[in-house]
Amino acid sequence: MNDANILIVDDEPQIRKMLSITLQSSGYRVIEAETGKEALTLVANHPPDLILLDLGLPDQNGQEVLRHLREWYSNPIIILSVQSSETEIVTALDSGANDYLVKPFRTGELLARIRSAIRKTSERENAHASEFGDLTIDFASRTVKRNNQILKLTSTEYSLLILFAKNEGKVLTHQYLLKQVWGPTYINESQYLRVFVAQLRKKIEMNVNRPTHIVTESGVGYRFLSN
Amino acid sequence: MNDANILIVDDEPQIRKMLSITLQSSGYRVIEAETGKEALTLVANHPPDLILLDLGLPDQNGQEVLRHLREWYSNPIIILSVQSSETEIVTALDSGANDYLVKPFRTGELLARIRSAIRKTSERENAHASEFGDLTIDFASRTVKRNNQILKLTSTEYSLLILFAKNEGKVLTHQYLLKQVWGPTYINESQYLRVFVAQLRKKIEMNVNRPTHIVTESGVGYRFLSN
DNA sequence: CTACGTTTATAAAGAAAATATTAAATCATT
DNA sequence: AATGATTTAATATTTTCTTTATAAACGTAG
Repeated sequence: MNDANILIVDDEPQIRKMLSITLQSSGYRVIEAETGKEALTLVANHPPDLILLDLGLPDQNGQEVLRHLREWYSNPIIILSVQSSETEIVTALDSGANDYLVKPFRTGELLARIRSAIRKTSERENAHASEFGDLTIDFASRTVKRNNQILKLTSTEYSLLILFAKNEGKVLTHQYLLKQVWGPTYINESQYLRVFVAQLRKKIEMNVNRPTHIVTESGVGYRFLSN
Repeated sequence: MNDANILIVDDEPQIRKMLSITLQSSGYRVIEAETGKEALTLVANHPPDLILLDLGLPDQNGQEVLRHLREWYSNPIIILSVQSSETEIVTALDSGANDYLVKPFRTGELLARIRSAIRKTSERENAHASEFGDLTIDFASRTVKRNNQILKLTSTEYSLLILFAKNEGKVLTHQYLLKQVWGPTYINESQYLRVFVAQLRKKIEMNVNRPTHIVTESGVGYRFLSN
Protein backbone atom coordinates (compact mmCIF):
# COMPACT_ATOMS: atom_id res chain seq x y z
CA MET A 1 0.00 0.00 0.00
CA ASN A 2 2.67 2.47 1.00
CA ASP A 3 5.46 1.18 -1.03
CA ALA A 4 8.19 3.44 0.27
CA ASN A 5 11.65 2.31 1.28
CA ILE A 6 12.76 3.30 4.74
CA LEU A 7 16.24 2.85 6.15
CA ILE A 8 16.59 2.45 9.91
CA VAL A 9 19.98 3.37 11.36
CA ASP A 10 20.30 2.33 14.99
CA ASP A 11 22.82 0.27 16.90
CA GLU A 12 20.36 -1.36 19.29
CA PRO A 13 18.87 -4.51 17.74
CA GLN A 14 15.67 -4.39 19.79
CA ILE A 15 14.92 -0.91 18.66
CA ARG A 16 15.60 -1.80 15.05
CA LYS A 17 13.32 -4.76 15.39
CA MET A 18 10.58 -2.75 17.00
CA LEU A 19 10.75 -0.03 14.39
CA SER A 20 10.99 -2.53 11.61
CA ILE A 21 7.86 -4.37 12.64
CA THR A 22 5.91 -1.19 13.13
CA LEU A 23 6.86 0.16 9.76
CA GLN A 24 6.36 -3.07 7.87
CA SER A 25 2.90 -3.51 9.30
CA SER A 26 2.15 -0.09 7.89
CA GLY A 27 3.22 -1.27 4.47
CA TYR A 28 6.68 0.20 4.23
CA ARG A 29 9.67 -1.73 3.01
CA VAL A 30 12.47 -1.60 5.54
CA ILE A 31 16.24 -1.79 5.38
CA GLU A 32 18.39 -1.77 8.50
CA ALA A 33 21.86 -0.53 9.29
CA GLU A 34 23.69 -0.94 12.54
CA THR A 35 26.50 1.54 12.09
CA GLY A 36 26.97 4.85 10.37
CA LYS A 37 29.43 3.34 7.97
CA GLU A 38 27.04 0.61 6.96
CA ALA A 39 24.33 3.20 6.51
CA LEU A 40 26.44 5.28 4.17
CA THR A 41 27.28 2.39 1.86
CA LEU A 42 23.71 1.15 1.89
CA VAL A 43 22.38 4.55 0.95
CA ALA A 44 24.95 4.90 -1.78
CA ASN A 45 23.77 1.68 -3.42
CA HIS A 46 20.10 1.87 -2.67
CA PRO A 47 18.88 5.37 -1.87
CA PRO A 48 15.82 4.89 0.34
CA ASP A 49 12.83 7.21 0.34
CA LEU A 50 13.40 8.14 3.94
CA ILE A 51 15.96 7.58 6.67
CA LEU A 52 15.38 7.15 10.38
CA LEU A 53 18.67 8.00 12.03
CA ASP A 54 19.54 7.52 15.67
CA LEU A 55 21.95 10.22 16.75
CA GLY A 56 23.59 8.05 19.39
CA LEU A 57 25.59 5.76 17.19
CA PRO A 58 28.71 4.05 18.51
CA ASP A 59 31.12 4.07 15.59
CA GLN A 60 30.86 7.66 14.57
CA ASN A 61 28.84 10.53 15.72
CA GLY A 62 25.34 10.42 14.27
CA GLN A 63 25.81 14.06 13.39
CA GLU A 64 28.73 13.12 11.15
CA VAL A 65 26.67 10.54 9.35
CA LEU A 66 23.97 13.11 8.86
CA ARG A 67 26.37 15.63 7.41
CA HIS A 68 27.87 13.07 5.07
CA LEU A 69 24.49 11.94 3.92
CA ARG A 70 23.34 15.45 3.27
CA GLU A 71 26.16 16.08 0.88
CA TRP A 72 24.26 14.25 -1.77
CA TYR A 73 21.19 12.55 -0.30
CA SER A 74 18.14 14.76 -0.51
CA ASN A 75 15.21 12.66 0.69
CA PRO A 76 13.85 13.18 4.20
CA ILE A 77 15.94 12.30 7.22
CA ILE A 78 14.22 12.00 10.57
CA ILE A 79 16.49 11.83 13.57
CA LEU A 80 15.87 9.97 16.80
CA SER A 81 17.34 11.38 19.96
CA VAL A 82 17.12 11.02 23.69
CA GLN A 83 15.34 13.61 25.76
CA SER A 84 18.35 15.27 27.26
CA SER A 85 20.13 16.46 24.15
CA GLU A 86 18.36 19.54 22.90
CA THR A 87 21.43 21.19 21.48
CA GLU A 88 22.07 18.04 19.52
CA ILE A 89 18.66 18.29 17.96
CA VAL A 90 19.24 21.89 17.01
CA THR A 91 22.57 21.04 15.44
CA ALA A 92 21.00 18.21 13.50
CA LEU A 93 18.22 20.39 12.18
CA ASP A 94 20.84 22.88 11.13
CA SER A 95 22.72 20.25 9.19
CA GLY A 96 19.66 19.35 7.23
CA ALA A 97 17.57 16.90 9.22
CA ASN A 98 13.94 17.32 8.30
CA ASP A 99 12.37 16.33 11.55
CA TYR A 100 13.08 14.68 14.84
CA LEU A 101 11.55 12.37 17.42
CA VAL A 102 12.47 12.25 21.07
CA LYS A 103 12.71 8.77 22.55
CA PRO A 104 10.57 7.25 23.81
CA PHE A 105 7.92 8.09 21.24
CA ARG A 106 4.50 6.69 20.49
CA THR A 107 4.29 4.74 17.26
CA GLY A 108 1.41 6.91 16.11
CA GLU A 109 3.69 9.88 16.36
CA LEU A 110 6.37 8.09 14.38
CA LEU A 111 4.05 7.09 11.58
CA ALA A 112 2.55 10.52 11.38
CA ARG A 113 5.93 12.17 10.98
CA ILE A 114 7.00 9.67 8.36
CA ARG A 115 3.83 10.15 6.40
CA SER A 116 4.14 13.89 6.45
CA ALA A 117 7.79 13.86 5.43
CA ILE A 118 7.13 11.54 2.51
CA ARG A 119 4.07 13.44 1.43
CA LYS A 120 6.07 16.63 1.25
CA THR A 121 8.72 15.22 -1.03
CA SER A 122 6.26 13.49 -3.28
CA GLU A 123 4.28 16.69 -3.61
CA ARG A 124 7.43 18.46 -4.55
CA GLU A 125 8.40 15.87 -7.10
CA ASN A 126 5.02 15.58 -8.71
CA ALA A 127 4.51 19.26 -8.74
CA HIS A 128 6.13 20.18 -11.91
CA ALA A 129 5.74 23.82 -10.96
CA SER A 130 5.27 25.35 -7.54
CA GLU A 131 3.53 28.58 -6.66
CA PHE A 132 4.76 30.98 -4.04
CA GLY A 133 2.50 33.99 -4.15
CA ASP A 134 3.48 36.00 -7.19
CA LEU A 135 6.36 33.61 -7.87
CA THR A 136 6.12 30.46 -9.95
CA ILE A 137 8.99 28.04 -10.10
CA ASP A 138 9.08 25.41 -12.78
CA PHE A 139 11.59 22.82 -11.70
CA ALA A 140 11.51 20.88 -14.90
CA SER A 141 12.44 23.74 -17.13
CA ARG A 142 14.38 25.61 -14.49
CA THR A 143 12.43 28.79 -15.02
CA VAL A 144 11.09 31.27 -12.52
CA LYS A 145 8.24 33.62 -13.25
CA ARG A 146 7.09 36.65 -11.34
CA ASN A 147 3.60 37.79 -12.31
CA ASN A 148 3.99 35.65 -15.40
CA GLN A 149 7.18 37.39 -16.45
CA ILE A 150 10.15 35.10 -16.83
CA LEU A 151 12.99 36.15 -14.57
CA LYS A 152 16.56 35.93 -15.65
CA LEU A 153 18.52 34.23 -12.89
CA THR A 154 22.12 33.12 -12.85
CA SER A 155 22.68 29.51 -11.91
CA THR A 156 23.82 30.39 -8.40
CA GLU A 157 20.80 32.58 -7.87
CA TYR A 158 18.63 29.78 -9.12
CA SER A 159 20.09 27.12 -6.80
CA LEU A 160 19.71 29.46 -3.88
CA LEU A 161 16.10 30.16 -4.72
CA ILE A 162 15.35 26.48 -5.21
CA LEU A 163 16.85 25.69 -1.85
CA PHE A 164 14.70 28.34 -0.25
CA ALA A 165 11.61 27.19 -2.06
CA LYS A 166 12.10 23.59 -1.00
CA ASN A 167 12.17 24.72 2.60
CA GLU A 168 9.35 27.18 2.63
CA GLY A 169 8.70 28.59 6.09
CA LYS A 170 11.76 27.04 7.65
CA VAL A 171 14.68 29.07 8.91
CA LEU A 172 17.81 28.06 7.05
CA THR A 173 21.09 28.93 8.70
CA HIS A 174 23.89 30.71 6.89
CA GLN A 175 26.09 27.67 7.20
CA TYR A 176 23.49 25.38 5.73
CA LEU A 177 22.80 27.63 2.78
CA LEU A 178 26.47 28.16 2.05
CA LYS A 179 27.20 24.48 2.25
CA GLN A 180 24.34 23.51 0.00
CA VAL A 181 24.89 26.13 -2.67
CA TRP A 182 28.64 26.70 -2.67
CA GLY A 183 29.97 23.59 -0.96
CA PRO A 184 31.29 22.69 2.47
CA THR A 185 34.45 24.77 2.23
CA TYR A 186 32.46 27.98 1.93
CA ILE A 187 30.74 27.76 5.30
CA ASN A 188 32.30 30.98 6.55
CA GLU A 189 31.80 33.11 3.46
CA SER A 190 28.68 34.81 4.76
CA GLN A 191 29.31 37.78 2.53
CA TYR A 192 28.58 35.70 -0.57
CA LEU A 193 25.22 34.91 0.83
CA ARG A 194 24.48 38.55 1.53
CA VAL A 195 25.40 39.58 -1.95
CA PHE A 196 23.33 36.90 -3.59
CA VAL A 197 20.36 37.35 -1.34
CA ALA A 198 20.45 41.02 -2.26
CA GLN A 199 20.54 40.15 -5.95
CA LEU A 200 17.71 37.69 -5.61
CA ARG A 201 15.63 40.17 -3.69
CA LYS A 202 16.10 42.73 -6.39
CA LYS A 203 14.55 40.28 -8.81
CA ILE A 204 11.79 38.66 -6.76
CA GLU A 205 10.68 41.19 -4.18
CA MET A 206 8.03 43.76 -4.83
CA ASN A 207 9.70 46.24 -2.50
CA VAL A 208 13.37 45.48 -1.93
CA ASN A 209 13.39 47.51 1.27
CA ARG A 210 10.61 45.43 2.78
CA PRO A 211 11.27 41.88 1.62
CA THR A 212 8.34 39.53 2.03
CA HIS A 213 9.73 36.44 0.32
CA ILE A 214 13.22 36.18 1.76
CA VAL A 215 13.07 37.30 5.35
CA THR A 216 16.19 37.91 7.41
CA GLU A 217 16.54 36.13 10.72
CA SER A 218 19.32 38.14 12.19
CA GLY A 219 22.12 36.14 13.72
CA VAL A 220 20.70 32.90 12.32
CA GLY A 221 19.89 32.87 8.65
CA TYR A 222 16.99 33.45 6.27
CA ARG A 223 13.46 32.22 5.87
CA PHE A 224 11.51 31.92 2.63
CA LEU A 225 7.81 32.71 2.69
CA SER A 226 5.32 32.54 -0.11
CA ASN A 227 2.73 35.09 1.09
CA MET B 1 -10.81 9.06 40.50
CA ASN B 2 -7.31 10.47 40.46
CA ASP B 3 -5.44 7.28 40.70
CA ALA B 4 -1.97 8.76 41.06
CA ASN B 5 0.58 7.63 43.63
CA ILE B 6 2.08 10.34 45.79
CA LEU B 7 4.97 9.91 48.17
CA ILE B 8 5.15 12.19 51.19
CA VAL B 9 8.58 12.64 52.73
CA ASP B 10 8.43 14.43 56.07
CA ASP B 11 9.74 13.67 59.53
CA GLU B 12 6.84 15.14 61.48
CA PRO B 13 4.05 12.57 61.90
CA GLN B 14 1.29 15.17 62.27
CA ILE B 15 2.19 16.82 59.00
CA ARG B 16 2.37 13.48 57.22
CA LYS B 17 -1.01 12.59 58.59
CA MET B 18 -2.53 15.92 57.61
CA LEU B 19 -1.15 15.75 54.09
CA SER B 20 -2.09 12.13 53.74
CA ILE B 21 -5.71 12.75 54.65
CA THR B 22 -5.98 15.75 52.36
CA LEU B 23 -4.55 13.90 49.41
CA GLN B 24 -6.50 10.71 49.97
CA SER B 25 -9.75 12.58 50.16
CA SER B 26 -8.87 13.98 46.75
CA GLY B 27 -8.49 10.47 45.43
CA TYR B 28 -4.75 10.06 45.44
CA ARG B 29 -3.02 7.00 46.77
CA VAL B 30 -0.44 7.96 49.35
CA ILE B 31 2.81 6.45 50.56
CA GLU B 32 4.76 7.95 53.43
CA ALA B 33 8.41 8.10 54.35
CA GLU B 34 9.87 9.53 57.50
CA THR B 35 13.52 9.79 56.52
CA GLY B 36 15.45 10.47 53.35
CA LYS B 37 16.88 6.99 53.39
CA GLU B 38 13.48 5.39 53.66
CA ALA B 39 12.27 7.61 50.83
CA LEU B 40 15.07 6.50 48.54
CA THR B 41 14.43 2.80 48.98
CA LEU B 42 10.69 3.29 48.65
CA VAL B 43 11.07 5.18 45.40
CA ALA B 44 13.48 2.60 44.05
CA ASN B 45 10.95 -0.17 44.53
CA HIS B 46 7.78 1.70 43.80
CA PRO B 47 8.32 4.87 41.77
CA PRO B 48 5.45 7.20 42.64
CA ASP B 49 3.88 9.64 40.22
CA LEU B 50 4.89 12.58 42.35
CA ILE B 51 6.92 13.30 45.46
CA LEU B 52 6.24 15.86 48.17
CA LEU B 53 9.56 16.45 49.85
CA ASP B 54 10.12 18.43 53.03
CA LEU B 55 13.52 20.04 52.87
CA GLY B 56 13.99 20.04 56.64
CA LEU B 57 14.71 16.38 57.20
CA PRO B 58 16.69 15.23 60.21
CA ASP B 59 18.85 12.36 58.97
CA GLN B 60 20.26 13.91 55.85
CA ASN B 61 19.77 17.17 54.22
CA GLY B 62 16.63 17.21 52.11
CA GLN B 63 18.73 18.69 49.33
CA GLU B 64 20.85 15.56 49.29
CA VAL B 65 17.82 13.36 48.97
CA LEU B 66 16.62 15.52 46.12
CA ARG B 67 19.89 15.25 44.24
CA HIS B 68 20.00 11.52 44.71
CA LEU B 69 16.46 11.12 43.50
CA ARG B 70 17.07 13.22 40.44
CA GLU B 71 19.82 10.96 39.26
CA TRP B 72 17.21 8.58 37.99
CA TYR B 73 13.74 9.65 39.09
CA SER B 74 12.09 11.91 36.54
CA ASN B 75 8.53 12.47 37.76
CA PRO B 76 7.64 15.75 39.48
CA ILE B 77 9.09 16.62 42.87
CA ILE B 78 7.47 19.40 44.86
CA ILE B 79 9.42 20.66 47.82
CA LEU B 80 8.05 22.02 51.08
CA SER B 81 10.08 24.66 52.83
CA VAL B 82 9.82 27.21 55.58
CA GLN B 83 9.45 30.84 54.74
CA SER B 84 12.87 32.06 55.70
CA SER B 85 14.96 30.02 53.35
CA GLU B 86 14.79 31.52 49.90
CA THR B 87 18.27 30.32 49.01
CA GLU B 88 17.28 26.81 49.98
CA ILE B 89 14.37 26.97 47.60
CA VAL B 90 16.57 28.24 44.80
CA THR B 91 19.10 25.49 45.40
CA ALA B 92 16.40 22.86 45.34
CA LEU B 93 14.86 24.17 42.13
CA ASP B 94 18.28 24.22 40.53
CA SER B 95 18.82 20.59 41.48
CA GLY B 96 15.68 19.61 39.69
CA ALA B 97 12.68 20.25 41.89
CA ASN B 98 9.62 21.17 39.84
CA ASP B 99 7.86 23.45 42.23
CA TYR B 100 7.82 24.62 45.82
CA LEU B 101 5.37 25.43 48.58
CA VAL B 102 6.16 27.65 51.51
CA LYS B 103 4.81 26.45 54.84
CA PRO B 104 2.22 27.11 55.99
CA PHE B 105 0.25 26.66 52.77
CA ARG B 106 -3.43 26.40 52.02
CA THR B 107 -4.57 22.95 50.97
CA GLY B 108 -6.17 24.45 47.87
CA GLU B 109 -2.78 25.69 46.82
CA LEU B 110 -1.22 22.29 47.46
CA LEU B 111 -3.80 20.44 45.43
CA ALA B 112 -3.59 22.91 42.58
CA ARG B 113 0.15 22.55 42.36
CA ILE B 114 -0.05 18.78 42.47
CA ARG B 115 -2.70 18.68 39.80
CA SER B 116 -0.76 20.89 37.46
CA ALA B 117 2.49 19.02 37.99
CA ILE B 118 0.88 15.67 37.25
CA ARG B 119 -1.01 16.92 34.24
CA LYS B 120 2.25 18.14 32.81
CA THR B 121 3.92 14.74 32.86
CA SER B 122 0.98 12.90 31.36
CA GLU B 123 0.81 15.42 28.55
CA ARG B 124 4.50 15.55 27.93
CA GLU B 125 4.68 13.41 24.88
CA ASN B 126 6.55 14.16 21.77
CA ALA B 127 5.72 17.77 21.62
CA HIS B 128 7.14 18.90 18.39
CA ALA B 129 5.01 21.64 17.15
CA SER B 130 4.06 22.41 20.71
CA GLU B 131 0.93 24.29 21.57
CA PHE B 132 0.77 26.65 24.49
CA GLY B 133 -2.61 28.28 24.39
CA ASP B 134 -2.43 30.94 21.71
CA LEU B 135 1.27 30.21 21.16
CA THR B 136 2.61 27.57 18.79
CA ILE B 137 6.28 26.69 18.67
CA ASP B 138 7.66 24.60 15.85
CA PHE B 139 11.19 23.58 16.69
CA ALA B 140 11.96 22.06 13.33
CA SER B 141 11.31 25.26 11.42
CA ARG B 142 12.27 27.51 14.29
CA THR B 143 8.94 29.25 14.12
CA VAL B 144 6.82 30.79 16.84
CA LYS B 145 3.27 31.77 16.05
CA ARG B 146 0.75 33.68 18.11
CA ASN B 147 -2.80 33.29 16.83
CA ASN B 148 -1.28 31.95 13.62
CA GLN B 149 0.87 35.02 13.08
CA ILE B 150 4.59 34.41 12.83
CA LEU B 151 6.43 36.27 15.56
CA LYS B 152 9.75 37.88 14.88
CA LEU B 153 12.08 36.93 17.73
CA THR B 154 15.77 37.63 18.06
CA SER B 155 17.88 34.58 18.65
CA THR B 156 18.28 35.34 22.33
CA GLU B 157 14.56 35.83 22.75
CA TYR B 158 14.00 32.56 20.94
CA SER B 159 16.42 30.57 23.11
CA LEU B 160 14.84 31.97 26.22
CA LEU B 161 11.35 31.08 25.04
CA ILE B 162 12.43 27.59 24.04
CA LEU B 163 13.93 27.04 27.45
CA PHE B 164 10.71 28.15 29.08
CA ALA B 165 8.58 26.05 26.79
CA LYS B 166 10.63 22.93 27.43
CA ASN B 167 10.01 23.38 31.14
CA GLU B 168 6.37 24.29 31.12
CA GLY B 169 4.95 24.71 34.61
CA LYS B 170 8.29 24.38 36.32
CA VAL B 171 9.87 27.21 38.22
CA LEU B 172 13.17 28.16 36.63
CA THR B 173 15.55 30.21 38.76
CA HIS B 174 17.26 33.35 37.52
CA GLN B 175 20.60 31.65 37.77
CA TYR B 176 19.50 28.67 35.77
CA LEU B 177 18.01 30.78 33.00
CA LEU B 178 21.07 33.02 32.80
CA LYS B 179 23.39 30.08 32.71
CA GLN B 180 21.47 28.25 30.00
CA VAL B 181 20.87 31.19 27.69
CA TRP B 182 23.88 33.43 28.20
CA GLY B 183 26.44 31.06 29.69
CA PRO B 184 27.87 30.38 33.13
CA THR B 185 29.69 33.71 33.42
CA TYR B 186 26.42 35.63 33.29
CA ILE B 187 24.84 34.14 36.41
CA ASN B 188 24.67 37.50 38.16
CA GLU B 189 23.36 39.59 35.27
CA SER B 190 19.76 39.46 36.43
CA GLN B 191 19.00 42.70 34.66
CA TYR B 192 19.51 41.01 31.28
CA LEU B 193 16.87 38.54 32.19
CA ARG B 194 14.46 41.28 33.18
CA VAL B 195 15.00 43.16 29.96
CA PHE B 196 14.54 40.10 27.79
CA VAL B 197 11.58 38.77 29.71
CA ALA B 198 9.98 42.18 29.21
CA GLN B 199 10.69 42.04 25.49
CA LEU B 200 9.33 38.52 25.20
CA ARG B 201 6.22 39.45 27.12
CA LYS B 202 5.61 42.33 24.77
CA LYS B 203 5.54 39.85 21.93
CA ILE B 204 3.73 36.87 23.43
CA GLU B 205 1.42 38.20 26.12
CA MET B 206 -2.08 39.39 25.42
CA ASN B 207 -1.91 41.94 28.21
CA VAL B 208 1.64 42.81 29.16
CA ASN B 209 0.55 44.13 32.54
CA ARG B 210 -1.03 40.81 33.45
CA PRO B 211 1.28 38.19 32.00
CA THR B 212 -0.24 34.74 31.76
CA HIS B 213 2.55 32.91 29.92
CA ILE B 214 5.66 34.05 31.74
CA VAL B 215 4.83 34.43 35.40
CA THR B 216 7.16 36.04 37.91
CA GLU B 217 8.15 34.09 41.00
CA SER B 218 9.48 36.94 43.05
CA GLY B 219 12.91 36.40 44.53
CA VAL B 220 13.21 33.04 42.79
CA GLY B 221 12.69 33.12 39.05
CA TYR B 222 10.02 32.68 36.41
CA ARG B 223 7.52 30.04 35.42
CA PHE B 224 6.08 29.42 31.95
CA LEU B 225 2.44 28.45 31.67
CA SER B 226 0.41 27.59 28.63
CA ASN B 227 -3.15 28.51 29.74
C1' DC C 1 -1.66 52.61 57.40
C1' DT C 2 2.74 54.45 56.11
C1' DA C 3 7.49 54.42 55.18
C1' DC C 4 11.27 51.90 53.78
C1' DG C 5 14.12 48.69 51.41
C1' DT C 6 14.16 45.28 47.94
C1' DT C 7 12.94 43.35 43.81
C1' DT C 8 10.96 43.76 39.34
C1' DA C 9 9.46 46.25 35.04
C1' DT C 10 10.01 49.43 31.32
C1' DA C 11 11.93 52.76 28.39
C1' DA C 12 15.46 54.63 26.09
C1' DA C 13 20.27 55.77 24.83
C1' DG C 14 24.73 54.15 23.52
C1' DA C 15 27.73 50.42 21.82
C1' DA C 16 28.46 46.51 19.18
C1' DA C 17 27.37 43.26 15.85
C1' DA C 18 25.16 41.82 11.85
C1' DT C 19 23.31 42.82 7.49
C1' DA C 20 22.64 45.42 3.12
C1' DT C 21 24.28 47.85 -0.71
C1' DT C 22 27.22 49.28 -4.14
C1' DA C 23 30.88 49.20 -7.14
C1' DA C 24 35.08 47.68 -8.73
C1' DA C 25 38.16 43.73 -9.58
C1' DT C 26 38.57 39.15 -11.07
C1' DC C 27 37.36 35.12 -13.49
C1' DA C 28 35.33 32.17 -17.05
C1' DT C 29 33.32 31.49 -21.43
C1' DT C 30 32.64 32.34 -25.86
C1' DA D 1 38.29 41.02 -26.48
C1' DA D 2 33.53 41.10 -24.99
C1' DT D 3 30.11 39.46 -22.08
C1' DG D 4 28.20 37.97 -18.02
C1' DA D 5 28.94 36.01 -13.60
C1' DT D 6 31.36 35.72 -9.33
C1' DT D 7 34.34 37.46 -5.82
C1' DT D 8 36.27 41.04 -3.07
C1' DA D 9 36.20 45.22 -0.73
C1' DA D 10 34.49 49.44 1.15
C1' DT D 11 30.80 51.75 3.21
C1' DA D 12 26.07 52.46 4.84
C1' DT D 13 22.24 50.85 7.29
C1' DT D 14 19.75 48.10 10.43
C1' DT D 15 19.22 45.18 14.19
C1' DT D 16 20.42 43.47 18.43
C1' DC D 17 22.71 43.72 22.79
C1' DT D 18 24.17 46.17 26.79
C1' DT D 19 23.86 49.70 30.03
C1' DT D 20 21.70 53.23 32.57
C1' DA D 21 17.99 55.55 34.61
C1' DT D 22 13.61 55.62 36.52
C1' DA D 23 9.14 53.89 37.76
C1' DA D 24 6.27 50.44 39.70
C1' DA D 25 5.23 46.57 42.70
C1' DC D 26 5.93 44.07 46.74
C1' DG D 27 6.79 42.75 51.35
C1' DT D 28 8.17 44.09 56.09
C1' DA D 29 8.52 46.67 60.14
C1' DG D 30 7.22 50.33 62.71
